[in-house]
Amino acid sequence: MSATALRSHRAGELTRAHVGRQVRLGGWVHRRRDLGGLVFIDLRDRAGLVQLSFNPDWTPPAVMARAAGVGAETVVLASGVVALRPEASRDTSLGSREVEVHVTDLEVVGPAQTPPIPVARKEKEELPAEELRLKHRVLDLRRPELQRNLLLRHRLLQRTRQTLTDLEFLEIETPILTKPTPEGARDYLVPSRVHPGEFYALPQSPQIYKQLLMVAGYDRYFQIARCFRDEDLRADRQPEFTQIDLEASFVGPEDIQEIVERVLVDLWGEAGVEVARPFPRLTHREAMERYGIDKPDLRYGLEIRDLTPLLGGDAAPFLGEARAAGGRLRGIVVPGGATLTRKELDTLTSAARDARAGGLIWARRTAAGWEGQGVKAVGQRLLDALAGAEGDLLLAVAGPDTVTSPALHAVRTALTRRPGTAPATPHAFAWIVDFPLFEHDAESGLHVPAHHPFTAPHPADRDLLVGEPWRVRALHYDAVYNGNELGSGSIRITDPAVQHRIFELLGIPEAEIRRRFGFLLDGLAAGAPPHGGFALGFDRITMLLAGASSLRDVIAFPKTTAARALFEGAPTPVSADDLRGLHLQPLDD
RNA sequence: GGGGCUGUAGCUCAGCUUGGUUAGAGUGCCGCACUGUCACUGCGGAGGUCGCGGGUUCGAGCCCCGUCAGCCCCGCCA
Repeated sequence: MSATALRSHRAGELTRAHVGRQVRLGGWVHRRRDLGGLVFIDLRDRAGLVQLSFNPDWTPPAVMARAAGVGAETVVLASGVVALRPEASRDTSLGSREVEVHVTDLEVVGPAQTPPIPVARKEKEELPAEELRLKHRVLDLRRPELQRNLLLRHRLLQRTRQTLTDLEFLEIETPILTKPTPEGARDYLVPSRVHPGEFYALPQSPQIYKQLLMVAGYDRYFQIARCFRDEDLRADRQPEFTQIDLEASFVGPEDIQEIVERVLVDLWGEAGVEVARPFPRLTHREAMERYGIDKPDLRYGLEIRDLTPLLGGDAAPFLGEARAAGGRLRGIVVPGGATLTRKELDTLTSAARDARAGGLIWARRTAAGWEGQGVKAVGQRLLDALAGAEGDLLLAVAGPDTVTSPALHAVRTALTRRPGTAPATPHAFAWIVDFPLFEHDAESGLHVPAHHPFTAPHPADRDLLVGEPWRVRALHYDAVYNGNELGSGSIRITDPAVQHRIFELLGIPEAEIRRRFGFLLDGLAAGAPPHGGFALGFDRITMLLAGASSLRDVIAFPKTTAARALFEGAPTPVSADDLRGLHLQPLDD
């Protein structure tokens, strides 16, 4: 398959089986070693490296001279015979392979300037600054590590298509030029030339389109969808990103969860990791209670306990006050944690403080009993009531759940990151279900949708919608892996009246409901099947499976944290003429 | 919008704490030598607006202010 008009094989695919064969290779000069009378070149292509051997015994003088002159990253065509390496230099510990090519002809077809950043790195040589890697992206993309990542990405894409196709999903494309329908994040806007003053928006997700495809009767849809959000970036957030987007009709939450599990199991399988189905399920309330976060890392135990019922009269007064104000005392018992040093405890304390806790209470159980600053704080009675063993460490935080949950999650995370802490299992998937439908927005005092406004309320809670909307659970579910949110989904509202009611609850005026969501409401009124779906963050999944620490390492041409493209140089100013053509004019500052 | 870290040779870094002669190392690059290397080796050489602007000082890579860029985090991201 790799044979073309210009080459017979890829460099990296030659093995012992090719010995004696006449081959023609095309590739990049990875490294050159010139011994005077002999020259060796490591030739690199997508498949890997092979050594080209130039020796007067088989290489004409003119070719010898040419080989001695080629610089790094030059593209050459080399002809010769595959040979076993001399016994002494075969298969050394440095990973040299068994075969090399005895070159009889060498042609430079792509001369290269000396690369500003190295492609071939020495062992343990630091990577160039990320700014330079992004600026000289073609060179960086030549690195075997990035080639591996993008190869894996390709395989994951194909596997996704295969799995969903096998499950009778149809791949249907939705528009990139869409209608601005704010879903929370800021839209990228595209001015219309033919309609002065009007704009398209790039999709934050194909959400409404895929719902309309269900109304249109396509039953099962998926798309590897490019999405756009004009928000500030992080290591795991890019302004344009890819999600595996799917939707199905006549389904309940379990149907979608089973489908998504199949996709995830296959993707992890593609990366060589076996995963068991079904994934454990945890309600949102349980997750918050036991782990303090809605995306718990279940590779570790260290669950949070409510210590409030154990509090005795000998506890410090501030705990009574916290309790009177509606707060609780919650904590984690760390088996064997009594050996933590004072410095480590300080680190945990600052983790809790950074999460806005007043402090961290701690006590360790030694042969002599409990000791530490926490003894006085929580009181001897609580410690007696706490079923503990020698070597235990108690870490606790007091206050309202909005303080103790994030603080204890931070403490738990810090505990798991200590060197030498082994996870109970390397791959922990889970479903978090029964999310609340609304979230309280502290700033406005209003209720805002916890996810998006198309999520169906839990049938059992429907009566609460009018009086106590904040108590309503949603048919919403998240897929979580090792403390990472892989994606989320829900059963959607299909009754246009209910959907309308939700918009009203969110305080959207009638005229705006019509203007922004009229096409959705009309669609639902055309006869909507019950439906629901899911979206998986594909870049993040690839990053996790590639073992990369940044999304930028699994995207061919990523943006910087300031949303710039350093390689091609975007965004860029445009001429006044171009702006006029789009009926735009710059503001004078 | 806010906070932190970084910016010195093509690349990776040292020098900054305590301002003072000509800013160093490794690697890459150039030249010479070298017939089994694989991070080839040996010898020689070139290579610097210390991110940019301003200030303090007799004197600034080093101190101060501002600014730009990259990265990390908070806000934000249904």
